[in-house]
Amino acid sequence: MPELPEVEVVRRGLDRWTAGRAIASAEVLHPRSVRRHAPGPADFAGRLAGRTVRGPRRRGKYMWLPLSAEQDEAPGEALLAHLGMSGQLLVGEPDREREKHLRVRIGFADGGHDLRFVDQRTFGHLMVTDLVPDVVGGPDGPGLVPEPIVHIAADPLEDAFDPEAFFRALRRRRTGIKRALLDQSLISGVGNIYADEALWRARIHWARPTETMTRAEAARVLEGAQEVMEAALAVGGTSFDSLYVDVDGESGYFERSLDAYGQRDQPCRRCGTPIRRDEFMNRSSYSCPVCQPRPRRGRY
DNA sequence: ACCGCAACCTGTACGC
DNA sequence: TGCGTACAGGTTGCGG
Repeated sequence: MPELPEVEVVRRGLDRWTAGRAIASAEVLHPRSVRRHAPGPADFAGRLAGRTVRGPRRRGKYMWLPLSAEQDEAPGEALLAHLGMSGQLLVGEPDREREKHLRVRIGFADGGHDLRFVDQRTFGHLMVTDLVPDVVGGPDGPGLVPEPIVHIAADPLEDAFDPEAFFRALRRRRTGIKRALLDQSLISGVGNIYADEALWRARIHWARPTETMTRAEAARVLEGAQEVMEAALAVGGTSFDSLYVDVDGESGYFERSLDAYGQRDQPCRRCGTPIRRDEFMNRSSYSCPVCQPRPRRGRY
């Protein structure tokens, strides 16, 4: 379940079930799921055994579990996770049946609920990596982030997010607004669903050139993204099917509240015009032809 | 340096 | 029933 609200739902579940517990062992059942862990699956498992899991953190669509220090090493390491298109982190009784797409299993020393990474399409991944000072910083100073995600921008729901910096970066770009929203080095956490929803709320077409965006329009898009992601988070995220579930396997309810994404031919909730689906980067883009008029010179 | 596209996977839905 | 095609919530790496 892969955009910011869905990842945050999972992060909260991990906080409840795994924080403070000691890992007994990790088992990698599919090497592709740890392909970004350069030293390989055996090293991945070896680094986890015996470590205690601290409170989980998140930036955009990435989340990580800081690990207790091995010796005096500072600032330490973390288990980093990205769910990709179909990844799930599930918590449950250790002796329950193995899921068909179980990729990594992590057992705890207390013998209680285990943590499983299940991923049908294997676009997601796990890795153990160093924590480094955050380049973004925030009100509490620079925090620590996993080294592989230092290039990921702050997400619009975190304190470190700087709307003015986002606007300046937007104006420097030469692309369409939706491409920019999906670029995780500009703004993180937004994917295909919430990009369409944010643009519908802001009444801006997806092909609008970034260099012509006004400060007020950029603010509308940002507010749209913040509001729609907060609303989705409040009801457990968006789940079209059982692939997108929280750590207990439960689906979210935001699908019912989508105004644009997946609403082809449905009447726009503002003006009644049927929602249009366009091809976009080998994917889809949904918009209202009246509320979100196409710009004269759009940028794909 | 930036932009756009192909590639990486498995599964489901649908038309014929 | 079977086969082919289209599509699915993401990111990286490469060519231009």
